Amino acid sequence: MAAGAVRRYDPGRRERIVDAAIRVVARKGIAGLSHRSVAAEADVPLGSTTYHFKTLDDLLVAALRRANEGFAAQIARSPAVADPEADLATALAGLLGEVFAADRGRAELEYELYLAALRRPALRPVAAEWCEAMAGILADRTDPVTARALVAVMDGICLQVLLTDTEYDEPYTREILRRVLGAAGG
Amino acid sequence: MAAGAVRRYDPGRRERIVDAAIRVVARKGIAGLSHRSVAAEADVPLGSTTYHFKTLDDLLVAALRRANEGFAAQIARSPAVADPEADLATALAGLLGEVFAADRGRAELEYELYLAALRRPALRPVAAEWCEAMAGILADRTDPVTARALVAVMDGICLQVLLTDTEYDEPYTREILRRVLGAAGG
DNA sequence: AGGGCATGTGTACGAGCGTACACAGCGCTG
DNA sequence: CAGCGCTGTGTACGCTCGTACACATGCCCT
Repeated sequence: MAAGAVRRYDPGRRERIVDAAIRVVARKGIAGLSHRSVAAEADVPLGSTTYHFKTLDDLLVAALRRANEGFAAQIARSPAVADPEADLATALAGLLGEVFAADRGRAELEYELYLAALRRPALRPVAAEWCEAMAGILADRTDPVTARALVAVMDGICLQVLLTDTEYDEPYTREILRRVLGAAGG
Repeated sequence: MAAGAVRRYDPGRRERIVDAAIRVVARKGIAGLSHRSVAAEADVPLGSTTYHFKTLDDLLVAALRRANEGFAAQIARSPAVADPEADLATALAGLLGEVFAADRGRAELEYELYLAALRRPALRPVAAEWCEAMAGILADRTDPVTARALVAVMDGICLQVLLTDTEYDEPYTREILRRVLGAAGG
């Protein structure tokens, strides 16, 4: 073999494989994810993906974690959620509006990874971490029970938008979030 | 071939294939669904499944419809939901409690089919029908906006139970449903 | 009564998959 | 500075998959 083409000591290799996995899932869905498709997308040999991730579940765990980080960063960038003066229902409904307006495909991707936990026990701890992290942020503005409920409501609304191919309705979302918050005195 | 083993003019064939598909999804998930696995489960030849359902999406559409009918029957069997005297939040929270207590696997199955609409456009109309049907039933007790919100909340709560492997919390669910209903004057 | 056509059957093909494994490069440790 | 071991590579095997297709069967319409 031509030794020149050999790329050795690639420190970011593992991360690049995760990035490639996310792109593959975004384009073809989890059903289209395989060691081979990821290898092609990341431009690494097949053996490299199987070396770093023994099973596809391992790869999905890494991908879900990475996707969660991306969304968490978007929340952190939203001052309205953290600002105690701002109306929480408005802030959250607006945040979801941004998500859908900016890149519906990304929302689809992140929910696909998240929902995959339904059938893949390996992903459930990661999904649970995400819920708790989200609820933790919101609990600062209300209380733990209400925070958990807000997460559930946002999940449910997003899901219906994505599953039934309808438009995201921000005023409606704001109204429902307000109801859940309202009785809590938030 | 021995003509005796040939089974011809099997009127329930199509329905039996759908039943078999549901059992396969329940046992192995959608990822384990194939023309071959369904054929084996239904005890029909491979060609029979490809004849009745050209694509797996066709089969999934039929399976989702059937699963929806099953759940709809369970709702119809619940007098508390229809009874205008009963408290709706209590009735719905109790209904979900029954579902999880009776057969968590069935809930998993039905959500897996439902959520598959995220990546399979062919399923989206069926998922949308289901949402509308559910919202339609609940709208009789409240109003269309609240009904849609109740469906979203129940979806979100069920999802978190299934995705994070936690116990279903009926009093919590009742409380949240009450908040969503409360502000609507339901 | 007979032919058309929907239904049912069996087999074969090519593609893609996870997995395994033997070998190559190279830093790190002793 | 020698060799162990982690990282990376290439190839091959056996399996399952969707699809296609040629042929069998018997109801239904004329």
